[in-house]
Amino acid sequence: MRYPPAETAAKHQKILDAAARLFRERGFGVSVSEIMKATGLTHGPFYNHFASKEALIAECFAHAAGQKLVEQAEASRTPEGRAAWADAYLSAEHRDQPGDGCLLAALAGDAAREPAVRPELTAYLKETLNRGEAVAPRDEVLRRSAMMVGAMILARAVEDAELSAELLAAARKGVPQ
Amino acid sequence: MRYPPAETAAKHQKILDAAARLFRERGFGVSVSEIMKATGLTHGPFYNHFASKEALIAECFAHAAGQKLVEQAEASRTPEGRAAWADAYLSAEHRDQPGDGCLLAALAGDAAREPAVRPELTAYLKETLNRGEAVAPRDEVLRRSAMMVGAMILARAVEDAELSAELLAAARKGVPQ
DNA sequence: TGTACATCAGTGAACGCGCGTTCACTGATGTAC
DNA sequence: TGTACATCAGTGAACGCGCGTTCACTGATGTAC
Repeated sequence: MRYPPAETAAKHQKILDAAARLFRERGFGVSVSEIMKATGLTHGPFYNHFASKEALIAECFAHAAGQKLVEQAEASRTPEGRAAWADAYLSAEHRDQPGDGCLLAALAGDAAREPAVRPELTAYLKETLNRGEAVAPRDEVLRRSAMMVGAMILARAVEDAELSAELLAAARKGVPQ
Repeated sequence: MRYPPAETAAKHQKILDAAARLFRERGFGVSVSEIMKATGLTHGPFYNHFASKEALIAECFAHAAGQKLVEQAEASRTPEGRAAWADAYLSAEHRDQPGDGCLLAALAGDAAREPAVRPELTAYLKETLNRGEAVAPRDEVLRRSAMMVGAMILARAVEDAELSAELLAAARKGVPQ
């Protein structure tokens, strides 16, 4: 059945959104069927929208990275905005809801083994680092970024709630803003 | 065919070693067949040694963690040893050979989605942090650990060789030892 | 010490399952006249 | 403006494949007498 072009484009976006959420929640192992089910479709028409699962992974990362860069731009205008952004990043909410959280904390571990996503991830990290250089020396920005991403990954991996909170709190103290 | 008990125990260790290397190199998705092939056996007898793949994941992480803790104990005796350990951790060699490298940098990203490994990972991180407290305040140890793990994960994820080296170098400057 | 038998770590075929991907078909939408 | 037809995003069954796991069988080792 043929659909109006606007509807088709909207479905394309819905697939990207669903994939971006599910990949962050459960990694790139999430099946095409599951992603399509989350958009309310069967798995068949996936290949009307994307050449392969690999192509989806790349496009979906770029899609989510674009959204994140807009959020970052808005947050980084004032010192208060930057402090609030660091608070939110190192919060229990962010830890417990990876689905709409940081792409690096959720997927950098998988990225080394998933070639499709590496160029997009690299570009995204570079833009994030460039933005940071407006308020701190580059070396400091590199260390803070690594610390924040590392703290979130460890806080999610660890089973001990106290240690998890301690990791986030310690990292927060390491970001002066 | 029945084998001498010593040989059976040796094969058990070989499976654990092969799994620890392959999991770090390519994640928990590595198949049982592939692990057994790496030990020179067919996949059948895997279940003579382990109840399930999940059980292997848990036992193999604990096995590798034990080895790492011995390495850490030896390295952390002197200031020179600690500096050399930080150099080695944040080296290109470590980045490019995850197979016998840090368990956290290689597997913490997957751990949030792999329940079997979380208790072992938590115990390993706690012991590593405790050791660090001998030479620095706990908050500082938490931050440095997060930074080192995060820097290695990002250095492995990124496609740009220069940025990858820059991440490791910046992190190294953040560890004063 | 020698013999008969139980043990059990191997082999390798087979299982059910879910994966990514393909394809014949459907039918409302957009287009040509 | 009305009709005939091409388009193409859907449906859902089917494909080949590799996965984790099982199992009947093998035969050297360890044990009982």
